[in-house]
Amino acid sequence: MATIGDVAQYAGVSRSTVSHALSGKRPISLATRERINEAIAALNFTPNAGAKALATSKSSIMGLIVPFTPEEFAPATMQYVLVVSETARSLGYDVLMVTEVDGARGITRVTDSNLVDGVLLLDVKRHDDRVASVLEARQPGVLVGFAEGNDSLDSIDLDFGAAGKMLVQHLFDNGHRTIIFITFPQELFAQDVGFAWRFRDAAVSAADELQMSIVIVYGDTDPATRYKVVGEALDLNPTATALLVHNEGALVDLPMLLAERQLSVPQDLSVVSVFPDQFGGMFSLPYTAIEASPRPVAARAVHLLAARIADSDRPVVSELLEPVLIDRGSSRAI
Amino acid sequence: MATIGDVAQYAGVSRSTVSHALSGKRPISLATRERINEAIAALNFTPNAGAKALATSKSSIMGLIVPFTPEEFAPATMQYVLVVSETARSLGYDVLMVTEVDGARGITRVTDSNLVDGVLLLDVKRHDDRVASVLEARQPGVLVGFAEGNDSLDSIDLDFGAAGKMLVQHLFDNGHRTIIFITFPQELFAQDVGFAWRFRDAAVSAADELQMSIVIVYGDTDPATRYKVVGEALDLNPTATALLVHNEGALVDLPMLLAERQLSVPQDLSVVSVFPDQFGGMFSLPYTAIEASPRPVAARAVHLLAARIADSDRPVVSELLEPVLIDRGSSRAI
DNA sequence: AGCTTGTGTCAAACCGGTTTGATGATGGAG
DNA sequence: CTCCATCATCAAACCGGTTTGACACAAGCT
Repeated sequence: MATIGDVAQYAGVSRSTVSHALSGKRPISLATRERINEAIAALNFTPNAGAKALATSKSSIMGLIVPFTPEEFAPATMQYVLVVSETARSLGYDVLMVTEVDGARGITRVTDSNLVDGVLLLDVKRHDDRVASVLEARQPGVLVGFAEGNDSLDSIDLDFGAAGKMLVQHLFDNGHRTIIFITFPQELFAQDVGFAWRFRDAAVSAADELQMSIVIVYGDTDPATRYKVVGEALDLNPTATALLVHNEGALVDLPMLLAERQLSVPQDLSVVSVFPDQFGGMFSLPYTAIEASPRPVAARAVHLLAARIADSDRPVVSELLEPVLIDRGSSRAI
Repeated sequence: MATIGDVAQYAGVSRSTVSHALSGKRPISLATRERINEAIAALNFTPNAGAKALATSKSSIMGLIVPFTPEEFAPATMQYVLVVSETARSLGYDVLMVTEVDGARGITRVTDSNLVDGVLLLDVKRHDDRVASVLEARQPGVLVGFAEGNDSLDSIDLDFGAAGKMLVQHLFDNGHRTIIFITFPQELFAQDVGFAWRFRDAAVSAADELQMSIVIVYGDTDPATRYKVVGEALDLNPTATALLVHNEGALVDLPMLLAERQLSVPQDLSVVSVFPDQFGGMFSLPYTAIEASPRPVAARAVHLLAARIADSDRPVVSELLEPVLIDRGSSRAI
């Protein structure tokens, strides 16, 4: 492989001149620049990543810390990963997947060795030991999700609190007063998964404020049990006029569950939920929902990290992305 | 951050001695080794990845080339990614995601710069321009899937041909003579997606050999259309006694489609398919199926790549993983 | 005793970039 | 007509590891 020295020799200049031509950090005459470009093309020169990283202490790699949560819904995670990668590339970064079970150790590993310029933490929990690892590292980190007590790391997420409130309000506005709220398994709450808490608490308190009756149903990690649990909730609460679903698995079960009970949406029952349009498309889920696309969150997170890498002194931000309701007509006024 | 020089100084030895102690490439006295270890612990030393990569021309990073196929089913891809990452770690490698739309260029980018020690290509198509990129690169590559005419790169995949044949045979053995075969959209075939071709061709020719009647139904990328197409196939072929489904999306639709027609499995209709157990669990799909878990394929691919990186002269392998049928009782003898 | 072999260590070169200080040439301001 | 700033370039040092050749010393063999 051609090195910068080969290019310099071919072009008849010194190595530093080539470097300056490449980086633009010092003026280079047009003639020289052209000779250098010819040499680069002729020798098919590409800078060695390791050498560059060593010299600059920058690898142009972001570490993506994917949490090890078997319950996690794979399609959504994959979307995050893809958008992160795509956005990172557009900013000149590559993405290294860090998937070890012990996320905190994974962070230490890639930061101590200077493998990455910064880390992006997916699915941050309310108490998350990965945050401490980031704070100890020399490189910056950005959180997707919010850790309690953190005020020194940039954070971002969809505003699940506002989402919960908005959906409840939407049902209220349509005249619903008794609703069933299907959320994630208790395990997820026990694991401090932030978006589950934020959505649930906001939905419940909104319902309380509006004096609506709300039945909370926790899904189950086992799909068969989940199916049964949700079905029972439907049977036990015949007076409920609407369903608020925050659980992708239950959502996929829903058409079947409703068909079994000869319930049609929205004539017999209104349904509102939270899921990405793309996901709804994949499974034919024609429900009014908060658009929970990973795209804006992931893209913004990458931009925040890039900005933080470029300037460690910029003010810390904590952003809640405003939820957007897509009305697909599955909630009927009564 | 501490460098190897700091460690050497702290331990009162030369840098090369520390390096040798770390790599074990030269004998070091016990006393010295202990002093070095103390120094490493005291200074919290971690070798600089860039420096190591520069010195050794090895980054300990594998590039994972994820194809840009919007039709692709996200859960399966995520499983691949996770298993690849996990397996790579167990062999001392990290994984860099390469997701650019132009996969071939992505490969050139990460190999020319010596950013990766090798690449893993997911979902290789029968004619795949990424293969040429790998052949031009200095680093080795392993294909998941088979490219036509390739005999110099290690390849591996589940044996979809055998899978198709096995399922048809299974139905035949249970007495079925008229079956409906639901496969992927025509687009996927047009795009040369290997596993779709291999499964279809094997299934069809097995059916022909066994003198079974087989109706081929191509799914659609639009889920609503797919739903309709599959439903029509059911209505138009009332004499079919079994369904062979090779299409995850259609599979998820199936419970609903059958419920609408009051068909129960396996009393009224037998169903066999191909999907990972884990996926079936996620959506309650109690169908007899070829286990299509990404795990063995992905893990083996990573091992092959590691072996190839270690020894570029080892014989090229082309492995078809034997399919395993999991009988969940959804195919009834008639 | 002399020679070989093996053990343990060090100094120096090298990997391929970037960065800095120095230097000569050119041109505009005073 | 100086003087100084800017332009363009080069040599050398540096980033933090690994690798190689050399050397000192001890043990084993004849």
